[in-house]
Amino acid sequence: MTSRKEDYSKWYNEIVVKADLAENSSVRGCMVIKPYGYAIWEKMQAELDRMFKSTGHQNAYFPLFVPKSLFEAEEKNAEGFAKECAIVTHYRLKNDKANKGKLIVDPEAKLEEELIVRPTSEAIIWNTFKNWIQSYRDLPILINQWANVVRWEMRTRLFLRTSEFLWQEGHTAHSTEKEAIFEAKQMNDIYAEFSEKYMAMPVIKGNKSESERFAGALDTYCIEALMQDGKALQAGTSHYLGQNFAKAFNVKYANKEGKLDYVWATSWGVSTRLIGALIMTHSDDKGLILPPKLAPIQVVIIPVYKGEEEFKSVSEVAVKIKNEIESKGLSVKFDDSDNFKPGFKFNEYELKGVPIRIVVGSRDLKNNIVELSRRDTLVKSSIKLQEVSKVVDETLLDIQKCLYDKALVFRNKNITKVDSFSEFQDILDNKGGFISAHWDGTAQTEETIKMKTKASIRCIPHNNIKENGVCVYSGKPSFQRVLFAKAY
RNA sequence: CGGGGUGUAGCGUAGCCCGGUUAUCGCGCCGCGUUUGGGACGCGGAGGUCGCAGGUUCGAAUCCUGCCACCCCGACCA
Repeated sequence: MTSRKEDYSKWYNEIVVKADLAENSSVRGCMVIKPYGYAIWEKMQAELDRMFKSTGHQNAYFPLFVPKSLFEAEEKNAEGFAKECAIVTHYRLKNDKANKGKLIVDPEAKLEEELIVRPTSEAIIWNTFKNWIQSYRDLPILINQWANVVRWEMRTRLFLRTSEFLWQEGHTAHSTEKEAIFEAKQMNDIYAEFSEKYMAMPVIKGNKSESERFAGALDTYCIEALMQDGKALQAGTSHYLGQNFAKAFNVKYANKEGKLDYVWATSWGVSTRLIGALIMTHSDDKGLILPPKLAPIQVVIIPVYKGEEEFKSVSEVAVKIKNEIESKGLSVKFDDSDNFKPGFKFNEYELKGVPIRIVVGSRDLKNNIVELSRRDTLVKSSIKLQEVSKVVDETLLDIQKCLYDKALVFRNKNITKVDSFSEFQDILDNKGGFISAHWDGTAQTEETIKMKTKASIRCIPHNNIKENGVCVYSGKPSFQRVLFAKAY
């Protein structure tokens, strides 16, 4: 992967396009997620949804439009998103008399109150929660919604930063502070587990610094991943919102003693950005590499034959293998299309990141074997027919593990401890990755470092060792290291 | 919004500086045939408001003016 390091942006786009995942839409900064890309998202959704439900959450759906008055209720939240909102001001068009065949906005149809297209749903949801909560018996409320949101970013990029994106957002209400903090941490842990177990992407769990915190939150937990070019990517966040939204929307509950108190809140989300993370964590110059647990096609079978006769006998075996593997719950594609030669298909499925390819050919069938090759290492091996199913199982498990291990080694190699600012700049320019350094805890130092180096504090890791030191920039005392990096 | 770049067939492009037959080539697409163990080949065919609007000219993809879109780099961000 080092070969494309300088060219990472192009490399990324090339893979997205060639692997047929997504394309730019005609709407500014939005993307069309193509079927293969969406299939990956569906796999992610299925696993996340299962994890949410197993921790007691339920799915629901709230409106796309947020009346401006609701949106501005929580001041910090509103301020944080104000600069990137799409706003609906009218509800009707009419014919343009001066320009036949064209339409103009009907000035008569101006909305009394503007509607904000949700950049996030805290406001509209808390306005609804207000009506759902009276007593401690109504709590906790544990809601998740799968939705689209719009953030009018200046610069966009497929999957990583599109004007509109798909995500899930969890919103919960609790009767105690302790319970809310537990929930926020729990969900961050679930994101970490999902990243590592399913995406085979190691992440660092931590807290955001105050200035990187979600607008309106008291604390933001996050998972940070490292991409192959040495830049960090925030893969998911979970926020402890305290009573901020409850106060803004006047959501009170009666406790056992009959006393009224504001409820405690969390919100948490991951988005289609995870697809971008998946691409940038594992792919190589031949294309996508998908972890078996998220691959829409886990095994592809490609026939090799000469003439009708051979095609028949080869197909028969291929279908048998397909049925056998499929019966174990794996997704298998037998590509018997005759418009491409095998070589083309090999490249096609490598590009798409299919973990295992099985070649069923007349030559090998004489010896009762097939060729199995794995996408991650590109290693081919001959497998006896009766062992195919077993080997596929083992190989898929091994690929999942190898991908994680490889990414973990890379990630760990790219966390550098640094104790002086010149070293800080040197590592950033020449090595990249995470920099573990002491910081005096002030927003001012954080800001200055960001301005001088473009590196921001990615997180204050949860598993931090407490150690005394001095801030890498200001020289003031510090009791722990934090992680800096250039980020997407 | 600042700085740079690009718009020619579904995709990628040549031509533009120095205006002049029917706008180049590759991929893809359609038809027929031969092929099939790492991106097949032959023959035939279809496909174009040269980003848009003006202007200069006998004549504009080419020169001039304005506009629009997209990409890259900054400020913003999951």
